[in-house]
Amino acid sequence: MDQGSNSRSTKQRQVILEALKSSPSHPTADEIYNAVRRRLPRISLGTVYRNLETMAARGMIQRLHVAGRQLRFDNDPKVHHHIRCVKCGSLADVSIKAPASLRDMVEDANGYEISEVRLQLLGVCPKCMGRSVSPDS
Amino acid sequence: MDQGSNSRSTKQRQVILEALKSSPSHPTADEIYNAVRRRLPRISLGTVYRNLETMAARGMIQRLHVAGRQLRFDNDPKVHHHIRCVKCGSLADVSIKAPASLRDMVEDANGYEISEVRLQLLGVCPKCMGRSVSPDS
DNA sequence: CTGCATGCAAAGGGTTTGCACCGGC
DNA sequence: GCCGGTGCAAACCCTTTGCATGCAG
Repeated sequence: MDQGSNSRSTKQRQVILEALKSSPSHPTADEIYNAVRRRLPRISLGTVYRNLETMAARGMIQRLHVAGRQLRFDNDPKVHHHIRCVKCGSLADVSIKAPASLRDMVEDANGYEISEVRLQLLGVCPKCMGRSVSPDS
Repeated sequence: MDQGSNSRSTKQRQVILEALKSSPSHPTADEIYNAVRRRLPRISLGTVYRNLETMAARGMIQRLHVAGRQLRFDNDPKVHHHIRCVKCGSLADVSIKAPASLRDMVEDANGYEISEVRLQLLGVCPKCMGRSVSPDS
């Protein structure tokens, strides 16, 4: 979250960050690219990836490796949890936090020095209550 | 977990399954491919992928989408948790189970119908205690 | 024999990268 | 003017797929 140091503030970077911040969900690079293109028609997908990578490295945003092939980006750099709808694939934030006891249990049982506990939930979102599909895990 | 029905038992499938079962970790398709090639030098990577996919669809094994580009495969088809070493990237099983209360908390807070709670832990494994690296999340 | 499985190679999809030009500072 | 950023296109990596042949049942 230091923004400046030795980086420049380009129009592209600003628009990319705005697109990410105004996205309701956790968009893929491609979705961001398409949103940004509405304002900067000549931007390249490579630039989108490079800026997202740069901002993630600076701790301004984070890259999420959830199920599926594509990376997703989150404008909130803090560790928090997500739930994915098995029907529509949408990803949402989960506000609760994992009990601290989990960390201790795992440290004791596995001998690891735990740095992060992430919950990855799967379920059916309110919108999709109805059918019975199951994409991938 | 039904093995038979309308599938054939080929040498390739047997060896692939054995390679997965005897793997200490949760190997990638490529690692399985290389292990299997020691016994079946003419096997193709496509065959490895097809068989892993088939076995996953039958619930004999599972495909894991953990951080990183590559799929990983788990000889245990039951849902369980994993911890990844941020230094060496290895993936290990975690034996504890998530408190049932988590599910309820999330169902109440988000309106989803939760089907699965997966813990995704990050830390430093016993072997790697020492340096300070951090691959990706 | 039948038709699923295999080997090979090409296609696919997402992401990264090399390079010449551009434009913040 | 310097040096990081950009656009473009090609390269990359992993995974999937089309097709002719092989082999289990």
